[in-house]
Amino acid sequence: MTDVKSKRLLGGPAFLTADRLHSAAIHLLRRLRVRDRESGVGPAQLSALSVLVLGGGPRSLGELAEAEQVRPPTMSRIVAGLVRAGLVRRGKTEDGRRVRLEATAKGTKILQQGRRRRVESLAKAVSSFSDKEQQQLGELIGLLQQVIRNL
Amino acid sequence: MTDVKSKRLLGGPAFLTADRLHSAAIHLLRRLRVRDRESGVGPAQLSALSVLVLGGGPRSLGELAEAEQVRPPTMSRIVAGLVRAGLVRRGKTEDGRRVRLEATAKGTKILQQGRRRRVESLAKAVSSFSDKEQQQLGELIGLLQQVIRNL
DNA sequence: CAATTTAGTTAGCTATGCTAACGATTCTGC
DNA sequence: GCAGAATCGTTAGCATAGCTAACTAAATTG
Repeated sequence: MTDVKSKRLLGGPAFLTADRLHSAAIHLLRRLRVRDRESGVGPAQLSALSVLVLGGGPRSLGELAEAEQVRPPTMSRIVAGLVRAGLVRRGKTEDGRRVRLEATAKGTKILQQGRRRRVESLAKAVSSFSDKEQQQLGELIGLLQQVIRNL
Repeated sequence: MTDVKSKRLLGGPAFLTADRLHSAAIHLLRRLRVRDRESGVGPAQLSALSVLVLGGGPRSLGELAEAEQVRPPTMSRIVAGLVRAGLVRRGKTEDGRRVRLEATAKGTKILQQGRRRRVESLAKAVSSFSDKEQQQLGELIGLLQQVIRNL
């Protein structure tokens, strides 16, 4: 029943839209990535830190690994780097196996500065749009977020 | 400490829009990235290969490095991996310093398969939308492409 | 209380980013 | 035409970031 539909996906409008979206996302981030180097913190560390700072409080290592779609050993090393740099603090939990990871004041500051730098370039590009276009863009980002939830 | 007046960008609507967009792009690609592992080719190699296959023909190493926003030594090694895997061929040019990099038939095939896999997941998510929403999404991508050109 | 399950770490491999330093080739000034 | 400068790419060496396999420590279960 869905055979026809799934075959038609390949060259159909949804596929073309997806391809354009995919390409746009790649090019967008490739441009912004450059500004991250100014922070002196690697991309994976910065991304993990952002979960701790913006994602609503402390997490365990496993939760962090899942949020970042990375295996536990990888996250273990990323966190080790963050702790060494004084950006994250380890704490104990009731469950002796788990660790409680929390951003330090320094970590929070560094992340927000980096995030500001990144988004600044993008905001400049966006602010050259008319108010109407900006509003439209805002509404359509909601749509994008919906797409992502469906992934 | 902060002169808010000089840059109204900071807390303004354009900044918030940019932040949401930034976040959405990150999450979108993080999900799609998973499917790239099936190709057995690393992300940087895959991305460089895509320039050769989709970007309109052969390039020099320096051009490829610039397209990928990477330093020449990095691209040199990425290309070495692609050549070793039989996905890219080196050729000579009139200028004896430059190399001519071209995707092989195998490289073209692998890239297109990978791209299809990537975009397929996204297309499925998109195709669950109504026609109207899909049209809106198309408009968003147009705006997005404009933003990227302004970066 | 022994066996299993779960959380995190360690070890070791590959890939990807950088800078510095080096050849090889081409271009330039005289 | 040839010496010096500029350009292109590579090599070497370092750090980060991804993986699997194998390990330790703690909690849960039977």
